[in-house]
Amino acid sequence: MQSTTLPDDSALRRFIQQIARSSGFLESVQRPHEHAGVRLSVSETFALGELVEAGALSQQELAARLGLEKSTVSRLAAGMQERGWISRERDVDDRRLYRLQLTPEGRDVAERVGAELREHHGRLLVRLSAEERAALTVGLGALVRELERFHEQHG
Amino acid sequence: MQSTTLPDDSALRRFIQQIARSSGFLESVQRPHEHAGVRLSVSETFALGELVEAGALSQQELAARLGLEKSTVSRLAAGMQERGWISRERDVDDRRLYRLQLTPEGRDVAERVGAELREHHGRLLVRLSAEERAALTVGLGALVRELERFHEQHG
DNA sequence: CGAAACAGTTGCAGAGCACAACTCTTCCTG
DNA sequence: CAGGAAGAGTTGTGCTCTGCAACTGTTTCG
Repeated sequence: MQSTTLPDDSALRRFIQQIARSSGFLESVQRPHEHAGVRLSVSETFALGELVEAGALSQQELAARLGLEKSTVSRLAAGMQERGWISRERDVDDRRLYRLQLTPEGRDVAERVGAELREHHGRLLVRLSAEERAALTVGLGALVRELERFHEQHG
Repeated sequence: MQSTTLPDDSALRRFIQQIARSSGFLESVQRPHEHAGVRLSVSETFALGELVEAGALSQQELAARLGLEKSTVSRLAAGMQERGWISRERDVDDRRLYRLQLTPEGRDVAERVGAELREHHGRLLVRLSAEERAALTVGLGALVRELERFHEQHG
């Protein structure tokens, strides 16, 4: 029973629960959601973020980043191409894989959706005291660092 | 453009993305997940938590807490009763509504699932420094406080 | 040159959800 | 106090997102 030596996670648990509850996470995963005047699914939202960050990705790489199966990503990418958000060109050096890239329109959508999320989060953060915000930055930063390390090792 | 006056949310955004990605959130929302030897959906996990916290709830109240439609919760509750996790008795004073309550077995499942989550979170938290953990507690605590206030007002 | 490995596609089936129309109970109003 | 509105819950239906398995086409390696 090593659990007795582990730190208290009540704040983290409550936060995850609140996040999932608020902004209708359980609902919005299933139903496409409206963001910045654009209808998109949660996976599409994350995919836009990954492509902004990475520039160009294969479908396998995108699948790994999203934690989804390659067939799911295949359909996801097809849909995003259909809407004109990404270009899908075969890699010149290895024609098995695609190079997924945001089109100018996709970049625009990603930017607007990102702005709306920033706005949404900002409205929440602004209600915290300066000390609380500073603590949040430190604490969440550390948590993200460890999550990324964990993800690196196990995925 | 009030967004320029809003605080930076990059840590929060990255965290939400990591949380959703890691532990296969996008996947696990659709596919039932194994926790503590029990197969349950994300909604069932949250429902157990709500019932532990609240004691007894009507389906409408549970629906509000989970952010789900009443018909969805109707089926959700039916399934949990089927598995012997909750009792569903009509309220004596108002026979329109149910009183959903955990059975001893449901309480046991909730406890085991909760313990596994604590364990899981603890393994992550233990990698942070004491200062980072303290900061996380302060920051997340404040965020949960505001999320609950927000939820109170708008839902 | 043939087999194994890899990226992506498609057929399929299942889970989870919302919406709308329904029943039953309670409350309110004239 | 009767009738209709309001509220809780149920059921039928359809959609979206997803994984799995079997497939094609490309590359790599023995």
